[in-house]
Amino acid sequence: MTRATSTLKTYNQDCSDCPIRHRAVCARCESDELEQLEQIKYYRSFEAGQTVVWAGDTMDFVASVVTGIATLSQTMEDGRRQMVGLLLPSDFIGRPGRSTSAYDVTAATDTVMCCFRKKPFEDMMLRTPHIGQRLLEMTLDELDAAREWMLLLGRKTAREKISSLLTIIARRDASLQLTMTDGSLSFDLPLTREAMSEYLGLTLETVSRQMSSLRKEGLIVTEGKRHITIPDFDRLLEETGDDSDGGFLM
Amino acid sequence: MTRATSTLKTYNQDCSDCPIRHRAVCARCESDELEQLEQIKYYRSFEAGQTVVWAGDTMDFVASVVTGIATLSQTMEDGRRQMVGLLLPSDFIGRPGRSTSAYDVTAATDTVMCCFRKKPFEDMMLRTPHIGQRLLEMTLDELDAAREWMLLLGRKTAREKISSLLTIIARRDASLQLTMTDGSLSFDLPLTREAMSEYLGLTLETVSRQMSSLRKEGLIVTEGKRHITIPDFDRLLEETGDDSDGGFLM
DNA sequence: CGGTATATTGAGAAGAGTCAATGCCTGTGG
DNA sequence: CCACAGGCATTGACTCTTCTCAATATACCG
Repeated sequence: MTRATSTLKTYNQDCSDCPIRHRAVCARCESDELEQLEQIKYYRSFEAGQTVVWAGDTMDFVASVVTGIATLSQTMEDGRRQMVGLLLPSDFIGRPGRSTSAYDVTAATDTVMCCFRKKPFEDMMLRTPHIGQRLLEMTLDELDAAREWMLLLGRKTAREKISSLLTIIARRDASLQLTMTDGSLSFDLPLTREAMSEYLGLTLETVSRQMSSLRKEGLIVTEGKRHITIPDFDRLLEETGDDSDGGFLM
Repeated sequence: MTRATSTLKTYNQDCSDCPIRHRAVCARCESDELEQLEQIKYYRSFEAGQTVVWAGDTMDFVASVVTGIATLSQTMEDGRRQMVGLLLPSDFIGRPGRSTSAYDVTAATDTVMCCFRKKPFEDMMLRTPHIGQRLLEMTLDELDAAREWMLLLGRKTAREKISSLLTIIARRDASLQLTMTDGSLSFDLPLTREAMSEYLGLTLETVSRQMSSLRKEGLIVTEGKRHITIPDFDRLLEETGDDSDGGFLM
C-alpha cells in the first residue's frame, strides 16, 4: 500500500483532531490512553464498492469508521443477500476475541477507517476499562438498532420500508450537519438501489417502484439518480408506520 | 409478593448451585463477587403468557433467565407485532444505564428469573470488570443472533423460516439435555403458533400451513399440539436454506 | 362432557417477486 | 466536444407466495 493520500494525512496526525473522537470506541479514553492507541493505529481508505473483508476471512484488525459508510451483509448459498448493518462514522468494526469476520464488510461510499491491530487492541482492552465500557455501550446501541430493523424486515410493507430508510438517512444527515432551509431536507443517497434492496429485504425492482410512487405523490423530489429532497418530513414520517409522536424527532 | 414457592426455594439458596452459574452474566465472577451479587439478587417467577414488563415501562431491575423462556417483542400502532429476541436460560434482560424497557418482555413458558436491583447492579458493574466483560461478550453474541435473524426475516421463505426455527429449538434442546434415541430428535415446542408467527414475521395461518406441509412430507411428526419429532434432522436442515455443511452441527 | 383456547383448512385478494425491455446518467475515447 | 458504452435505474406484464377473512376441527381444562 502506498503512502497515505492527502485526505488521509489530515487524520493521521492526532487523535485530538479526529472527527469521531468523542463518539467512537475511544470516546472515554484519557489522553494517556489515546497515546497508547496512537501507537497501534493506522488508517486505511477504501473506494466506494470495495470489499473490506469477506465473511469467513481472518481479520487481524478492528476498526472505527472515520468517514464514509460501510455495510455488513450476509449471503446465502444461492446468492440471496441481506444487509445486517450500516456502519456510519464512529461505528466499530470487528469483534474482539474472534479472528474471522462473520459478515462481508463493504465500503458503500469512499471510506476511511482507523484500524487497530487486533492483538494489541485486545491487550489494551484488558487493562483499559474505558474501552470495554464504551464498546459495551456501542454494542447495546447496535443491538437496539438491529432489533428495530427486525421489526422493519418482519412486518413493514415495501412502502413503509423505503420511507423508513429515507427518514433514517435524512435524520442522520440533518443531525450530523447540513441542509435544511425552509423545512425541507435534502441529501445524497449513499446507497444504490441494489444496496437499498439488500438492506430492506426487497428486490431492486420493488425499491425502484416504491421510489417512483413516493415521487409521484410528491413525498420526495429527486434530482439526478441519487439526490433526494423531502419537502415535508412529517408527511414522509407518516408513511413509515412508526409511532408518529412517540420517538424523538431528530 | 408472597413467600417463594418450593420451586423457587431450590434456587434461592446459593449461586454455586445455580444451573446457569457458568453461562450467565455472573459467569466470570469470583466467589467474593458472587457474595456481593447474592446481596442484591432476588428471584421472581412468571407463568406462561404473563407479561414481565411492557415497552416503555420503567424497569428497576435487570435479570437473568434461570429456567423457562421469555420473549422480547415490539408492537406497531396498528397492532402488528414482531418478536425481536428469544431469551433462554442464562440470557440477560435489561440494559444497564437505561431506566425503561424498549420492548415488551413476556414469559413464553413458566419462567424463573434471577433479578438484581438496577442501581446496586450498575454500581457493582463499575467496580467489577468481570461483569462488564461478560456482559459485553453476551451482548455481542446477541447481536450476532439478531443479525442471523435479520437474514431469516428479510430473505427466507415461509418454509425456510419454519424449518430454521424448528432446527434451532431442536438443537438447543438436544445440547442442553435430552431426547435423542435412534437419531431422531423430539421435543416440546415452547411457543404457540401465534408466538411462532410473531417470531418469524409470518401470519399464524401461514405457520400452520407450513407445519402441515412439513408433516405431510414426513419431515416432522407431531403428537398433540406441541410435541414434535424430527425423524431425520439433516433432511430438515436442508429445508432451512442455510449452508448445510458450514455451520457447526450441534 | 362440554366450553374455550388454539390450530387447521379453504377460497380469494393483494403485495412483492421474476423476467424482460427500455431509459437515463457518467465518464471515456475518438 | 460529441458519441457511445456500460452501469444503474425505471417500467411493464405476469406469476407466485403470503395474507385476509371465514369456517371448522382439535386439544386441553375444569
